[in-house]
Amino acid sequence: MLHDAVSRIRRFNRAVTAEVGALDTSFLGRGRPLGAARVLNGIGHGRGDVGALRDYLGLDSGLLSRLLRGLEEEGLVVTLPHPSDARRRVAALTEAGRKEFVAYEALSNAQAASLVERFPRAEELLRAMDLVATALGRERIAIEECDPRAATAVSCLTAYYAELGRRLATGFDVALSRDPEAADMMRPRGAFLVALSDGMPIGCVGLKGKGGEVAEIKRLWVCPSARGLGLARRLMRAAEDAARDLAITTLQLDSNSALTEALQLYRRTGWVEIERFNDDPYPDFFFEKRV
Amino acid sequence: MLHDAVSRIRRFNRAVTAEVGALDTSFLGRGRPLGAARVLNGIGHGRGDVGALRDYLGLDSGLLSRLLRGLEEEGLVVTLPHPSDARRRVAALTEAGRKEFVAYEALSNAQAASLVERFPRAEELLRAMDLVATALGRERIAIEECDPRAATAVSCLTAYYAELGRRLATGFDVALSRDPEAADMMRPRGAFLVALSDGMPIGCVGLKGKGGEVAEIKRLWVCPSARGLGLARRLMRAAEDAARDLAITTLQLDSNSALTEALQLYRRTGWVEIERFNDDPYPDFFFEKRV
DNA sequence: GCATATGTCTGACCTAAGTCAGATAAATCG
DNA sequence: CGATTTATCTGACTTAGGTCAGACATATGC
Repeated sequence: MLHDAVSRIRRFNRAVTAEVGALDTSFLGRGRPLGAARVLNGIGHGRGDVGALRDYLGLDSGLLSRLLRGLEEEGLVVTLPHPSDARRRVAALTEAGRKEFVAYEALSNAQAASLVERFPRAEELLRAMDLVATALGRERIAIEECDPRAATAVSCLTAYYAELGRRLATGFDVALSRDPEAADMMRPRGAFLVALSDGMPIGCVGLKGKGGEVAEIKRLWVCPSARGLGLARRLMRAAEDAARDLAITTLQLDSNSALTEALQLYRRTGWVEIERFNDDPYPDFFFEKRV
Repeated sequence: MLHDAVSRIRRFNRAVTAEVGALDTSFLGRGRPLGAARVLNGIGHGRGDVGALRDYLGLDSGLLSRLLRGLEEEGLVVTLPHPSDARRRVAALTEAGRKEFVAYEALSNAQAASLVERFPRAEELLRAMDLVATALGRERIAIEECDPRAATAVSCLTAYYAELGRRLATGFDVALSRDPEAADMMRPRGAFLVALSDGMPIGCVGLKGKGGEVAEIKRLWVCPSARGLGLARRLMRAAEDAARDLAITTLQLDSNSALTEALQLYRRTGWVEIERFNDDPYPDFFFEKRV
């Protein structure tokens, strides 16, 4: 190793602090203190609920209140009582506020784009950034249910199919496989779960119901930068919880011998090998588990 | 790609801001504002000269002066006039100041260690952090002359030998090669240059003088995370500048056909192939350039 | 319906951080 | 030598950011 771990991390901290500081400085260019800009951005990103905004930004209630009043005086924000609980308030951007928000987004995007542009090995850099972000944000990975046709789900599935294509000796064509209907992977028949790290989808799993007490696990995938963190296990546990919730008692899945980590995971978490239960051309391993 | 580049970078920014913020918070635990802690750390890291400290921390002269006075009142720092210029002042840590400095270092090291500890794929993470730090700190890569036996030089050379061992079909044993004497790569005979990114050595090149007008380029190396940035070219240019400065008119070098990027660089920057000029077992390509 | 809990706001504070215009003293140039 | 430049310090000021106690209105449990 060139340098010990600690000094490498400290060098990283310095480099990154300088870069993030540059972004803050460019935000100041719009003539508003950073705090107000952050509030405006929070609202723009859908955190209109004052309480949610406070948690997200980690601000004192008095301080946030004052910042909101400032933005209201600027004509960028309006706050209204929450429709179902008049104690709570919801902030929303006005037309002018939306324009300001877009301007801040543009600054932020420009900074990101310039970073990629001035570094020749962009994809490698982005991959490294993903890995670091995942490592740092490990405690904040959330598993959520979503529609398997939603953008977050589709981005995972696309990566999943691409990886199968690379790893299976036969390649992989989703049209030849038994692609489940979206409705089978949604309540009340089944479920589709994605793992989100700070909003970015980094893994998924589908629970494909058949209407009865037996369901199938499909599409288990974890993005490369998040492997080795026990995320697949967490996703499987969440899928089993969903199955219990749907009164499903038996889970089945098929897999391929090229996917060694997956087979290892199944064997270690109570799955038992069973006879082939479909005529899909790709799988050559079949498992079952009672929940 | 899972997500577009911009949102990947923005996720990275958020993750890293939270981590750096955690370090700042732990620094506050020592009951001193962050500014004062940074000054103390700057002095501890050898930036005692008040002017240098101001540049390093980017502080206003009045503000730094006040922070220094505060640390003096705490008994952590003493400032003395510069020995050769009584206008300038030099700050130094007292015994108590050194203790505080060590405590801050320990906090910083603990944070770094805990990061590595809670992520199972530590070496991969560190490599990713190196790459990101190099990309972000690209404009701040400095080339400096140093003793080839100094720690910075040795860490580069060790990595260089290891890489030769991996890449040459024959392996590489430095004892069998014509290892230059350190004195040949130091003024007044030659020079040894290292590239430093925020203090971390990431590349080197040696200029081995023979006392006359001919000198040899040796040990050109760039660490993997910094490749593709044109650093080798910059190092070579710096070595040529040093050669001119030493009244050297002809440069020679030997290389191996396995080192394709290096050969390409030489051909593109005015080097011409010549006859073998030594009996070193490893090289099979020989170049010359007039400066 | 009343007591209590919850969510937000207001006023009165405080501190860290930074700016700027001189003051001061030492070095340097002609 | 005197004039100018350089390095640092001091005092007066500003701003951003944050804390805290209580006010106020609305919801919730009994």
